[in-house]
Amino acid sequence: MLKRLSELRKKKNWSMQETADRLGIAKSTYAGYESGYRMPSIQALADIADLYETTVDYILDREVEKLLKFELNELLASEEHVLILDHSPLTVEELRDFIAFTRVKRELKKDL
Amino acid sequence: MLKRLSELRKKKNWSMQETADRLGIAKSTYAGYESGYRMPSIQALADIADLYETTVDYILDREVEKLLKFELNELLASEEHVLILDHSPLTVEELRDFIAFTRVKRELKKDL
DNA sequence: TATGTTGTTCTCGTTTCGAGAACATTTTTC
DNA sequence: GAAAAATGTTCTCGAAACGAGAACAACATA
Repeated sequence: MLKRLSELRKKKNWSMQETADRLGIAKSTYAGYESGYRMPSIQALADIADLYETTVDYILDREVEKLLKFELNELLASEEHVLILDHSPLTVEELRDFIAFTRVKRELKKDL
Repeated sequence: MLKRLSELRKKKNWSMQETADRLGIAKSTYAGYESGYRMPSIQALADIADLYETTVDYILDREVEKLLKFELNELLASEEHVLILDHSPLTVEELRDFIAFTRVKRELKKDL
């Protein structure tokens, strides 16, 4: 049951018809999603997330916070630029330096 | 086509059979997802995300920059321990030091 | 060699999706 | 205030797709 849809649509001030038109589906189809009468296909679900400028996980009302924990080592390995500082992505080098930097600091703290 | 599934499963070192068992579905069903022969139901998709400890958006290979990119400044403000190093969450202090550290380094690099 | 595991693809029965139609309400227009 | 249009809801029906099982080749294991 996709209870987020109604609030997302109202935030845009759209009728079901208008939403359906933008998605290229019948209004009864879209109404079915909001009422819980039907579930969209995965493609339709992705289209809806795009239209509402949100994530699929949000529409599905899934908890993602606990999933958003990043082990810096893994981050380094993945080579994806997930961390940003002052609007500029962190380079692998910067991240590597930071890891070394912090490890040393932690070691030093141990001896206090 | 859910190309992320294969890599997620291999990261766990599971066979398709094992994954299917954990999901409570037939292995042919799961194999269908990986091969692109079938798409899972939305419920099955959510179950898979839970099993792999990831997000639905990641499995769908959707751009979720807003979600998966972190500006370190904002991270500092939120005071949530999102970053982890060597199984130990990064303290606010460590993060603050790193930001200063990296800014200085970037400044120095500018003058080369 | 024989046995078990792994991954792939087909068929079949069932589920369920998506559209259209019909309807009651509400809103707009004249 | 009446007519017309828009809105949201729910039903039916045909088509599409799902999920399981079976059968298979490729590979590993005992």
